[in-house]
Amino acid sequence: MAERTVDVLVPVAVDSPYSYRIPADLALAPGDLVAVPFGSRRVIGAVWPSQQEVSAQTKLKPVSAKLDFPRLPQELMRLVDWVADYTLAPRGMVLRMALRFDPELGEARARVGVRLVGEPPPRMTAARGRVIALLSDGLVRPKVEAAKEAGVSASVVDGLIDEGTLSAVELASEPIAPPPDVDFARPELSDAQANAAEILRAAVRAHNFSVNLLDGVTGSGKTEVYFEAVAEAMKAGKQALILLPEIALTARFLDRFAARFGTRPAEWHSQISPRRRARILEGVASGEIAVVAGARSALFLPFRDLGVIVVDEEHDPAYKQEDGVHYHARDMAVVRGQLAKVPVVLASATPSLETEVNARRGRYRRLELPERFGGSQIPPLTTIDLRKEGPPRGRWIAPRLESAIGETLARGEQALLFLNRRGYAPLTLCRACGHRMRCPNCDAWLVEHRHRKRLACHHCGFETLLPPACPKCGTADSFVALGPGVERVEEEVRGLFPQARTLVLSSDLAGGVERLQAELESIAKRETDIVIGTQLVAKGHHFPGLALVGVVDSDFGLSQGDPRAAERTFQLLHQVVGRAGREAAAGKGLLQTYQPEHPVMAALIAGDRKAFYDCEIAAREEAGLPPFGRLASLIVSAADKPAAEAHARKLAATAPHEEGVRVLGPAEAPLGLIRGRHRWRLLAKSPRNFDLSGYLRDWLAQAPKPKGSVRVTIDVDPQSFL
DNA sequence: AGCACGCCGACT
DNA sequence: GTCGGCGTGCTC
Repeated sequence: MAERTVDVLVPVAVDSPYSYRIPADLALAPGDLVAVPFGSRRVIGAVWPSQQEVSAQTKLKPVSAKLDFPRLPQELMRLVDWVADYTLAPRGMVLRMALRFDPELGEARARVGVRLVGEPPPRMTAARGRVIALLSDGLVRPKVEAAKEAGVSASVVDGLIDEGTLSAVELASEPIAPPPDVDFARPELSDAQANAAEILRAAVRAHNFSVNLLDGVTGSGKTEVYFEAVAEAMKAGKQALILLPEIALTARFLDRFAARFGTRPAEWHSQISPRRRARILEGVASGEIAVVAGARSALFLPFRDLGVIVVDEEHDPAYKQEDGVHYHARDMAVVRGQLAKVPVVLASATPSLETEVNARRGRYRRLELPERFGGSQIPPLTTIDLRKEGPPRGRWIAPRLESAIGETLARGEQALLFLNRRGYAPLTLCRACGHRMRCPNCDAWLVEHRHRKRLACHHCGFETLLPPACPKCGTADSFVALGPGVERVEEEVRGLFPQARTLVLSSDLAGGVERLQAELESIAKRETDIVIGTQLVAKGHHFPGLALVGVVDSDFGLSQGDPRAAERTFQLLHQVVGRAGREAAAGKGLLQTYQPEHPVMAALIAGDRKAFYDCEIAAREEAGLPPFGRLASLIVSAADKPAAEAHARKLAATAPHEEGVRVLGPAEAPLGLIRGRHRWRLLAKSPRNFDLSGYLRDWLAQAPKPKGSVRVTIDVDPQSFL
């Protein structure tokens, strides 16, 4: 009699399941989680539906144990297969996104904390010294936090525990999400909201796949509407998933949810502690947790009985994962909706072009929320033509924007200046010889951060002190800062309005998420007069006293050869100016631009969203760009440039010929060097209804294998063209 | 992704 | 002479 075997997919970078022998006393079915020996270690894997009848292997290792964990739903396993096939990522790496937890730390084990108890070890190192210094106050800290704060890996801390210098103690566990109450605070909905909510409720009850675009400006009450879909799912005993683009900004969302349902939903993103992750995963799989709000990775949670998926701000670029598995969470949410046979709700004031086209074709149902809830309006916008009425040299605020700020302050209202550039100045050069300060690891200028007195690379994290003399010609004190960053605009604002209270908000704000929350609070409480911020300020904040939004350079991002530049700029600026006048009586927006006639500016000024989409859709169709054609990018990177280029050329030469498919390149990537790796790019372009993933798979299968440091990264449906 | 095996610099 | 740095290669 043949051995009983199962195929197990392990969460490592392999593409196919491996076969294992089933011990006599074990019963296994697809979806069961098992521990299996894998090389020299033991890993958690999932029993996968069998691909082949008989394994060719003769000596199979046995499954070690079956885990006490609810079986993965078939729908999730099909999603993993689907995403792996589509993105060309190793299947195991996709599974990894669903199983990123440590089941060994089950119910029984608590989090581990460390405390200083003994003498320093005989073998001292700098890393050990930092840990000891940190813990010298005698307080208990969670192990991971101690390691992070001291800037060392956890193994250094483990080493000190082994030496007896530190002792490990158990920490109390955090509480898990209590069930939301669908009747906690029933909202009062406008007619338009009520109509949309009823359509969504019916879609949830139908238990069928559909995609619904909830289309309405900021403040039109989209959240209240999709909450009704979530409530309907819960009433039917089903679960809901709400995807949010940015984890740093979820706090306000969780509170809104709590105001409607009496409690916060379970929160899921990469910064949730391992212990809590394990518990949420278990709660989601058992059905105990009804609602999860989370970042894109929440899409791979093993919901027992999903009833609806919501993708809030569906146009947000943060939904695209750009490292590891390159997937777009919005698109994969639609796939999961299809596999799970549940409705998907996409919410946005400025839908992605893909979604807009699908809505126009009738593939997605559009639910429009026309008015601003509470009657307030998108503020009136005007442009400031920088060619005609720009600021004096070396300054960034035009006279007309300056006087508008003055008037706003005189009325006791707040102003927001938006500039999507962190730091003080994007370029530093030597006055004497013209030398530009560049990153040693990347094709990028070093950005001056005057607050931190550093030059920093925004691509690899390289930082250095501003040198006292030019490294090229040796002239002392010869540097000039070129171009504006938020810090520099703040300096200008302080000069113009010395009495005003200013605040800079950008993602590199010292103090992290908590500090950010505190600063946002202080703005809402009117403790700040003028906010200068990067795109961080565009997202999901409510500033009641904000009456003026000034965009310092509206053209930012329009000049590069990025096919999505116009769409991005439109969405971002729309979102930014939407911050003004939500409650203040007379909000307004001023856009400083060199291209006031550009379709993006024209549509914003005219308040004519449709005109922008018409124009952009026509341009994409003409060029055969998404969603009217398909793209995939292949990035070939290597430690040395000739190796990257040579392999890229070999790839191009072996591209299969296929009707309608064009392979462009290779060309050096726009950012030819990142983190010390040289990058060459190929672009595959195909018609809309073409299996581009299959084409790429065939291509790579017969192309020469990369050798040495050469890596090939595939990105199907790339969003970024750098 | 891990982790092992494997080949070249600063310490007992 | 060893400990240990991280470069390739395999994992049923």
